[in-house]
Amino acid sequence: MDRIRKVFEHALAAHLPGQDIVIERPKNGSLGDLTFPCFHAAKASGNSPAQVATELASQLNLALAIEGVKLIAAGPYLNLKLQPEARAGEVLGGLLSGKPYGAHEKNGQKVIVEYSSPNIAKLFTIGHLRSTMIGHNLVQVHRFLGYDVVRLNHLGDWGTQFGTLLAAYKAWAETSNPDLTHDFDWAAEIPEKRRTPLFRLFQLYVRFHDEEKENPDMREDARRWFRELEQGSVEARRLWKWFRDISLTEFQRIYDRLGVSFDTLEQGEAFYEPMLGAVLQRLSDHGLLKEGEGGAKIVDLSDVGIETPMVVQKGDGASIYASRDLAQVTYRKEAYLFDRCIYVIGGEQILHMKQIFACMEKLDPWFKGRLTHTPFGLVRLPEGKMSTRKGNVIFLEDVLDEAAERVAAIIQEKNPDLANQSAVAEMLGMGAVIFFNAMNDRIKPITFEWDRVIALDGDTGPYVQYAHARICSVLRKAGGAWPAMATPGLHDSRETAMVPFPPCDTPSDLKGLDAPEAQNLLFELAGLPSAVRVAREQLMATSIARQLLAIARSFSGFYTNCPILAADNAPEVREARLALCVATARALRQGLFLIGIEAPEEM
RNA sequence: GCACCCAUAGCUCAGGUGGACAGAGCAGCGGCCUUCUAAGCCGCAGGUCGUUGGUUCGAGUCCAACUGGGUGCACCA
Repeated sequence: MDRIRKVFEHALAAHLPGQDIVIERPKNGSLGDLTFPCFHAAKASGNSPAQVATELASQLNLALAIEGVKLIAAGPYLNLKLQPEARAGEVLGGLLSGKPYGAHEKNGQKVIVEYSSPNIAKLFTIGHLRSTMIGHNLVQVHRFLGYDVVRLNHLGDWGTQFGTLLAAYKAWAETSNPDLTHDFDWAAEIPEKRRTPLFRLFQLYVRFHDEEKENPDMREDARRWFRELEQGSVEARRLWKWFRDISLTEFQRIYDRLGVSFDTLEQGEAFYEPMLGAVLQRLSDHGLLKEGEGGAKIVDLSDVGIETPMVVQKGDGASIYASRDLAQVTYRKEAYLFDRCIYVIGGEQILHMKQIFACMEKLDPWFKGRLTHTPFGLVRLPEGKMSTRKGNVIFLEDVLDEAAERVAAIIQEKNPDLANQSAVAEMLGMGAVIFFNAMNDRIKPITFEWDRVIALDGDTGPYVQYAHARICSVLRKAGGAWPAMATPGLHDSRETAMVPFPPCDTPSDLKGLDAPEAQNLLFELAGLPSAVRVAREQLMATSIARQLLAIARSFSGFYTNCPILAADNAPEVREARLALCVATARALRQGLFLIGIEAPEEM
């Protein structure tokens, strides 16, 4: 369809010199495949939009000269409409060729995506799902569209919070539970699967904050430990590394379930610690470093409209996250020479990111336009904000477990003979959770409710996965080479974002796809590439998720109204419909893959 | 107090650069398993797009004010 779009665009440009040609996709496939709204052209010519549309239709129909394509003036719109068989040929050709549908050639641009970035010694909550999956979606979409992508996880493995952990460990665990392998008194009611060293570390952290309220002096203890850490105390460093290892082991388990990975985990906050001196020196050299209240070092950004000064060093001389972020941006330019660096970080840090970006642009104009903060809305509970410290949180792993368990129960009920039940349950459970995240505008806050996040029918991941499984079932029954046509070969798809399918001939006779349900499905399939482009522009996968729903929904219509394997089907009808099934399965699998979801062949 | 974000059907949400009658799902009601998986399909019902102005040939979409909710505002990240 991109080919036709280009021809259409050139023809319009030739007739409307000097005008911006904006070709859109009609909301409804029955109107046409592409449309040119004539409002602007009408303004330029002084005629009414409807008149312009009519004139263009008569003039361009000859010029286009593509078989099966008609231009129809519909009021102020000039609609390009393919005849059913031409539409089928066009869409199937694109999906069956074996080239990734809608993918772009390498464009030589390098994009860094920073995402997930959990804090060490805390458990993943449902909130972490947002950054992790939005980032992963951006990684996949950018790769698909030809960018080189660097995947970074800015681990929160430094800072005062580490002082807190060290102080708490020293106070309550070092003598009684030095290796964090057995329960504390106050943890007796914790479920078995939770009794990990990381959870015990987390409990120490929570306890510290509880007791700190009674004893404000403890705060000083934590600060002192962080200073020790920064000054290279062997003891503090040893514990730091151990806490970090404990955390990464558990994070990895979650990343594996979500299908997310990174190019390195070595560039967390601590990584930049040795560079902090140079950063402060540079700020000072540029005359940006000022003395703030209580001996703190600050950068004043009021001249660029940011009234809150940025603290880059604390009054006690210890570092702070702002300086680590400045070091991080500086380092990334040197190490990667990126075209764009995207930060998937919650909306509550908008001010902080603005400060960092503004400061870096002052230091080096090279950064102008290259730094992007991609904020997202908080996950809240119906009763209010989640707080790790207060303990009213939803742990991500509980959500993932619950999702898989609910699916398993449904499999027991609906398809008890299914093979690989636990694997399929996992695939669908993750599909539900991940799709829910992708489906909604990232900027809007989410109120967490179990039944919505892990819903399994309606507009959900499993609905899309179900459409895919049904297609595979039909292809299996068709036999021959059909099932293989919808099955990707061996591939390390995580590194490419492309799902490789074998090339497949488009049947020569496509009359079997004349039915409106088949045509509607073709129209939705044609919409996938632009949905991927929109996803990149908007920096979220919402458009892809919605398009997959539209494809799955129209497939269901096709499936119920157009028998594929019926005995009385003419061979060419059967052939054409099977080809459409293959094309749909490929589009669904590729699209789901961009969102980070796997497509089951049976469920 | 100041700044930023959000407000669309009973509920949860879609509505790329303003444009064809505002679309889904859930919940509700009514149909459909002797044909390829009913995690599905079809139908009904449900909306003065928070309010009031403004820009425009045209506003859910842009601007202003207001209302309600969220977030942030120097030594946490």
